Amino acid sequence: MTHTRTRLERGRNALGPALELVHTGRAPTRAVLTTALGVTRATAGAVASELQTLGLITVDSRPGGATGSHGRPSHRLSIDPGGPVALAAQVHADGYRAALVGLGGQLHATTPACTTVPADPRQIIGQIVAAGADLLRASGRPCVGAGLAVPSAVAEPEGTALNPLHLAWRAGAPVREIFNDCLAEAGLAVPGYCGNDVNLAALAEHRHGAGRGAAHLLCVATGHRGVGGALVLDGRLHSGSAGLALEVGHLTVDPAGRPCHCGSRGCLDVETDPLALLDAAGRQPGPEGSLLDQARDLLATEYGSDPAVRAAAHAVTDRLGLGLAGLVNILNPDRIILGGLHRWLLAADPDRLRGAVQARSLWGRRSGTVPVTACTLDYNSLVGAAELAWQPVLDDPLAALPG
Amino acid sequence: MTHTRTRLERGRNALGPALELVHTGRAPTRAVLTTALGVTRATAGAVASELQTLGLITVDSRPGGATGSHGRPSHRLSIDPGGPVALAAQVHADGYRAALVGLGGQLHATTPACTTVPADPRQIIGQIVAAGADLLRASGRPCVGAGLAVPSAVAEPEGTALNPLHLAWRAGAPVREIFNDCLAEAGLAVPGYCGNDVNLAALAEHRHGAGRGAAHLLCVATGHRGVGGALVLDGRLHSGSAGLALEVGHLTVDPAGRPCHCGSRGCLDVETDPLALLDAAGRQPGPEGSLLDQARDLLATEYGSDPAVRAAAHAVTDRLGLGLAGLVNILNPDRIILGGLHRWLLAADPDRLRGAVQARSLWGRRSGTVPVTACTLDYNSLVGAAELAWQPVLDDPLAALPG
DNA sequence: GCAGTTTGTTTATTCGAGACACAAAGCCAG
DNA sequence: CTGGCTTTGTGTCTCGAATAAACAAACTGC
Repeated sequence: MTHTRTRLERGRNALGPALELVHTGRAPTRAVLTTALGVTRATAGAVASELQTLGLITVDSRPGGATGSHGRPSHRLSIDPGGPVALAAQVHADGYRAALVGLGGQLHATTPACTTVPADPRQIIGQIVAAGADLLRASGRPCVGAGLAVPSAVAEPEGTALNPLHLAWRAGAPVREIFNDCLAEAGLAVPGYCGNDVNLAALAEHRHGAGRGAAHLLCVATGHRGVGGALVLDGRLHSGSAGLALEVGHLTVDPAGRPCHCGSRGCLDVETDPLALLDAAGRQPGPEGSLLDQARDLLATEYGSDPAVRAAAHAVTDRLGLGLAGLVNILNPDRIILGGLHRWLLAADPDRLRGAVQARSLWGRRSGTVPVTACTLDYNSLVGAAELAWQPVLDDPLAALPG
Repeated sequence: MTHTRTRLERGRNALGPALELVHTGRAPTRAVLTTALGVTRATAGAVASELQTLGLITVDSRPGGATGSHGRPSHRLSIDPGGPVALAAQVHADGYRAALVGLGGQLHATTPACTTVPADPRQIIGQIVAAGADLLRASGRPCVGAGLAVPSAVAEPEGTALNPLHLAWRAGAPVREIFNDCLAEAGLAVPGYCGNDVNLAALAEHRHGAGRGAAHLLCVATGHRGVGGALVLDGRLHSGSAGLALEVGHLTVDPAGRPCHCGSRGCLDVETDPLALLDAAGRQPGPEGSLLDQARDLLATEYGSDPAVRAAAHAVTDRLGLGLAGLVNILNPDRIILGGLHRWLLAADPDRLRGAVQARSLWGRRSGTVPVTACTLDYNSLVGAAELAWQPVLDDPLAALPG
């Protein structure tokens, strides 16, 4: 009895890492997959064909065209454009949105942004899931799971939203449980995961955006109010022992600053969010648009012309730099990505912000400076929510998919 | 030709994890090794006998005596008391010491503490290594490697000491290179590793002391001056992208506090170290003993009797609590261990410090409090330095040992 | 057209671990 | 003290993921 093994039974253990490489765009061909995985060509070939039969990737049979180098041209590995998707959802202070996200972080379909926000979490999450279920039905694709991004710390392992301040939800709302209930009610038999929006944005940026390749990625962003942080260590979200890490909003950045609800004063939260910029520039928040949009517009239109706006931006930038330097001293990241208002402050005066970070971090001068850049991904929280749903597939494709 | 495999060729991949379990005292018998590794009894047995032939552990042939439970009694796995050792060394502000440390963090021999500190790093490290080589010769044991703990941040991958302030070394001294040179000159053909003393203390406490079982262990300690921090994540030291993480000394804990050399004021460094306590109590540092010893003695003898000392301790304790709360908000550890003066402040008034941490950390009340305890290991930096040397053996015993 | 280079596939082999049967060594009930 | 019951330890067969090595394919450049 000979042991002729079919191709499908080989390379099982390398399947997850291989899919992750394709997913993050680091394995365009079988040849680089071979070196990236550190396996033989035989194994890489088996893995690729297995992923193909699972319907996750495609292999160009046409040779790759002008390779520019010697040797047999390699066939291109791409994400199967007709493959399964993850259902991604996001709630924020003034609206929500659902989308379908394929491997590689590609948005396949999104609902229009909705701007009504019911106060009851079960109601709003039910609406999002219903909208997502419509998208799924319309697409006709299989769904691997669902992820939800919320503007709150999410405690693990309970899956509860601890500070959904701007949603008028009660603190401690069991969002993951609610999300899964709603998925079940909508007839979607897929697991649902929840996470903090900034955490998920950082994860998405690490895999598909400005954070690619960073081993210790720090992400700091404002929403409409307050400041959130996230850390991605070696490709995995670091959210502490209970999901509550990177609560960076209460670092002191101005000892004589505004009082903060935490009991201290001059916290990053109240000194560098959109309201802080408007306030420093002597503007009252208007009724039109979110605070973030108002602050962004102020920077875009009057930073060059109004000295008061310029001075306010500089003051807020300096405080942000001080806060980032404090985080650098504690976390020693190799890259920092900014989102929300902070990315516009960086754009307004990159040298000032980078200089402030470098000057106030202990090893800023001695040991090279940390790159500080803006996030680059549209809908990064949505894409990050999808990453949560994709994660089991990335960890073990055979176990996670029915095939 | 039959394929009868000898025992030694099986269980190779589980060898490292198994040794780590025995090393950290979590695998007293083959039976628990089986469940802890998640392998079959056959594999666990093969692994144990392999570790035995490597000379790392011993297996009691006598049955285990009164087991208290049903079934065949299991044989005891212990660390071979005659096995190899690691050479551990520590330099601090007023002295140095060398020791031999076996698996399990057991000190087999130490040199007496030396209190002369040459200003030249090459000279002092040479003296330590020479002393260690004497210990090794006297013991007649094989040596797996050498580790050195220094009171400075150690930049990776260069292995340079960035702020050896209290040693009068120049900043950026290439300590790992010097250490390895000295090892070679002493005829010790083993690799040398260097690390920050608080980092190494945290590692040792995690594996053999008060940090056992913690998944996210935060360690904060004073030496004679300043404050150091360390984080052990899932059993591995987290020292950031360049070894410079957990530089916690410049968190602001008193906006109106003492000026600090970093340019700010009221930093943890200058507000909670031994000098800060002496100062707050209105005492001048005396000529006898280190600052740490003086501050400790002050607490031990006059905390109960002198209201000024008590008030000073409370003030410093409150600031420490504020600093720890800041770290809790960023790192969300599941345990905090204190060393140096901080452990004596904790001992003086545990409730006050724990209450301060809880009150000022964002999720302190809502999501359970973080346990704050004192370190429990003597010579934890030395033991931690040895852990560095043992690490390759723990990762892959067969590759790291000549056998 | 041929040498050289890189990519992909086929076949046989290696080797770590699991399944299973069995043996050993204790407790306990009668 | 003898025979169940339970748990621990060992030997044998088998499985399966990956490697090695040989071969085939497809391109560049002379």
